[in-house]
Amino acid sequence: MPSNPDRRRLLADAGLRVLAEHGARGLTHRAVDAGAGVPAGTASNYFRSRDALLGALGERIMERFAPDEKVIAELGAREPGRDLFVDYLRYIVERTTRQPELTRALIELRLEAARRPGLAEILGGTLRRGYAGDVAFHATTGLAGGPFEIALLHYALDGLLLDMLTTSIGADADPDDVVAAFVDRLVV
Amino acid sequence: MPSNPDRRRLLADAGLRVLAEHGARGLTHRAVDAGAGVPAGTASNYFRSRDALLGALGERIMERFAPDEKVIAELGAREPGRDLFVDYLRYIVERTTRQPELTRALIELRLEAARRPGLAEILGGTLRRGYAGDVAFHATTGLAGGPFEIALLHYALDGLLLDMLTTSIGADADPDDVVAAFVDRLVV
DNA sequence: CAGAAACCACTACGGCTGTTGTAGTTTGAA
DNA sequence: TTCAAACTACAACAGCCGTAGTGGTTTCTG
Repeated sequence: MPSNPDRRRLLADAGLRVLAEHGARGLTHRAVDAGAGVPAGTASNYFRSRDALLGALGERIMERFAPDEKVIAELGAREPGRDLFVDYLRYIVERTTRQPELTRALIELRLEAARRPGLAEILGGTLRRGYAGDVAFHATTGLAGGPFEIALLHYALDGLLLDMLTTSIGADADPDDVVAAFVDRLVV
Repeated sequence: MPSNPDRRRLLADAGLRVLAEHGARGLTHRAVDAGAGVPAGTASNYFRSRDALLGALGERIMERFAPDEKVIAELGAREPGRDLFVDYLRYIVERTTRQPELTRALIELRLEAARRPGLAEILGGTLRRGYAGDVAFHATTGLAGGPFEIALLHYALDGLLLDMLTTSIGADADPDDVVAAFVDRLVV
């Protein structure tokens, strides 16, 4: 089991792409090889089992979702308040919908984790950390609301993303409007 | 391709169970046979291809999600207002979380539909109809809000369900409280 | 520079999958 | 009752899957 980090990352990213594009069913070692443009057998060398492959994707996807430090610094420098919070959430939605395949892969992984304790541990840890981080960030804005309100927002945003990225219920509301409504009504 | 409706339903229900329990990857003709307790090859006789099988699941799942006529009549007889609406939503959440495997299967199908136009048509139709129905029901309650607010609720509830049924973000809020908060803040 | 360790490309295998075909059996109409 | 149509059980095929193993090559270390 080689540990070359560059190749590992390359393979994991290809795996996420495959997972989003062809679903859990299409995620095979050989498909990852093809997607990464490496010789057949390479993914199998790095991730000796399917569990290992999924675990690696679960770890990698959170690195990929990590927000741009520069943007966070920029937002952190602004005046706390409602507008900042809306922009923060819009940044989340924008970042996730700009890479729809990544978000779709995350949903696939969350479903898969419901059946794989090992994956659940990896994914659950980072998801919880993300939620805790949002609670902390929100606290700095001085806005009303606490952990409960952030949870509401999380649920609401995830539902919106699910609708945007999969078969929609067909309400043609502007995502930006939806986000603004969530913030204004759920938190502020 | 036989058309025996009873057997068809039996097989589709088994398929939904398999889909929820083992994911898209585990959904095979033979697994459906085993789950339904019928001889190997039966599912293959009824659904000649994997596409046909998924399409049948997409149609069947909406029948399964159809609300109990009696409950709807009961709710319809009550005084319109906020409490009625909360109870209506709680009924939705209760009905979907009481059969978690069915809801999980729906999420799997929605993901799958993102890649299969045929399935998307089947699933999209019924999802849109469900949304339209909710808009119509809401109109009868005389509460504030319109289609936009119902869309917000739909997104929010789907997100809550996703969290409850897959790897959670770990905010330990009571689902009943969350539902009540969604209604009170998003609509009323 | 020499040797060992890590990495890489490739192969092999048993098992499962989608799909099709084909006999036997039941059902229902004439 | 008769006979065709529908249904059922079963088998077979090629192809892909996870996994493990094996030499050759590169890279690091002393």
